Amino acid sequence: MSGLTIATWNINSVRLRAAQVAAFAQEASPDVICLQEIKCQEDQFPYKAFVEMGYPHAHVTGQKGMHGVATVSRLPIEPLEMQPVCSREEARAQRVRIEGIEIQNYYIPAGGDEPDPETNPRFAHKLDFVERLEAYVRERAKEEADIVAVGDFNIAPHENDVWSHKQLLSVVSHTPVETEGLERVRAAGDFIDVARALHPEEEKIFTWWSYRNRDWRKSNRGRRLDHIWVTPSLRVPALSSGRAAFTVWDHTRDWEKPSDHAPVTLRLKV
Amino acid sequence: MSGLTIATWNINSVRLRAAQVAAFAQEASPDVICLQEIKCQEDQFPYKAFVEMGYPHAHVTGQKGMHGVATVSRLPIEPLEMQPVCSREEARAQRVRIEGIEIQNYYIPAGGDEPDPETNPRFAHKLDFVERLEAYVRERAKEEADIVAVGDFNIAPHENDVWSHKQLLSVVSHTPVETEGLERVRAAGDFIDVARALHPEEEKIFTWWSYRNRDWRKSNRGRRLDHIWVTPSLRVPALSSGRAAFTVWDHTRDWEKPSDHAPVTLRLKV
DNA sequence: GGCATACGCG
DNA sequence: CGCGTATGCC
Repeated sequence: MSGLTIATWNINSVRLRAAQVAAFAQEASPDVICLQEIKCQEDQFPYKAFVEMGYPHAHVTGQKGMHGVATVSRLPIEPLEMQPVCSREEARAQRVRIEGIEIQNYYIPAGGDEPDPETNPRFAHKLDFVERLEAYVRERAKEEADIVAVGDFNIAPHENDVWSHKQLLSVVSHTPVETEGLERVRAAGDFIDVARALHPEEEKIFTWWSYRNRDWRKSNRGRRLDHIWVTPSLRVPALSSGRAAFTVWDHTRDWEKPSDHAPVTLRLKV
Repeated sequence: MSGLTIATWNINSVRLRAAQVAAFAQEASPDVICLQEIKCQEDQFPYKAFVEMGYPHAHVTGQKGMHGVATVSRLPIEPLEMQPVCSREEARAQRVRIEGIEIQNYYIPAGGDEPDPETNPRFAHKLDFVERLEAYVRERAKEEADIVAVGDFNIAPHENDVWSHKQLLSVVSHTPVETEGLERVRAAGDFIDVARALHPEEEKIFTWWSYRNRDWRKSNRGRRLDHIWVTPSLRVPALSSGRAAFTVWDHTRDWEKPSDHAPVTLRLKV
């Protein structure tokens, strides 16, 4: 086969937006879709809708009402055990193997409002999650597996991953303690941040725009919270076809009742 | 002019269904629409939508979240004082004058589950409302005004106003204490029940179907809860054109996210 | 701003 | 079943 396209999308309720996933799948034609914030239990997942749109294989890690991740695929999925990266019992991480490639799907905690782990337990939880993830990634790096790690990381690591670096330095998602923590995770696995490997640091790239900005495109106060990382072993398949390999499908943000996140895709040449 | 068409519709949230009212108005072309269960305060009423669909005149009696009645009109409205028919401070009744005809718009309490005023305060409130309405109607009858009284009365008075007379005799909306009370109201004003003046007692007529029956038309477990009454002075304008004067627009129940009530119209020849 | 939850009500 | 209400979370 000529390629494998992997999408990641924080869908903010998969039951409400299965039809939007179908519309996106129709145009982007991903082989694998990693979803975050499915906001349902396994038995509430709209499997039928995914079968109908061409994704008969699914691995769903859900819980009641909040969080939840799922990976759906055209090709058979081998579900893999996930280490307890999350200290709370929350459905935030899963991994599968498809066509010999390991795909890790993460929904890192948002972290609440105040960027102070002493006063804000959610921020403490976020930092803890990132630290555990670093340890996990470091341990796994010994295997030298082909890994694509994707998801809503809820951290915008670089200056041009937010609409205003200065104004967001003390805003959760872009504080130094978060961006440095995420960089340690990346370095622990020697991961390539595909978006930044293909686009210069000076170029603004966003994948999320708050619901609270009513003209999201005009004000463009976005952040790059959704990421696709690959292990060095996948450098050539991921990067050799150039910028066309990586796409943020931001027009979905104009749809009726959209998710606040846009889907992101990587075309792997394999 | 050749006629005045008056509609009544329990809309079950006017903010959610302003577009459905527009679609109904387009086909039924009523001059006046009396709404019940608007479920909003006056300042939340979608006046603009009604102006755009040709009803620039409105009299809104609302409250937060529940109940609420409104009358909208193509022709100028003269709001009239409403006596305190409701012992609680609930937005359940209003009256207006349009083209010299008084229009009374009622939302009689539903009455809860148990048809026992001793144990169920909502049923007691319903009976109290009906009793007060009887007194009001009797008092007003002396004036011999031209009155059209409409609304969701939450009572199905006759055997063929419910899908099963026997099975509903002890179900709130069709118990003898309710149907007899409503009959006393009607008699107090010498009102003509237009639906039954035009259709024989043997014919089933329904205006409401529970949301809980998923195939409402097939099971057809309806009730006639919505009524149009006229004073004897309006007998000829109301009845002389025959059955075409009165319509239950039950196809609205097939629309997406419908109200559980269908709109009902009376064409007055004036 | 929008999506879950649970509740009261019809 | 499907409206409102409220609260939590992102």
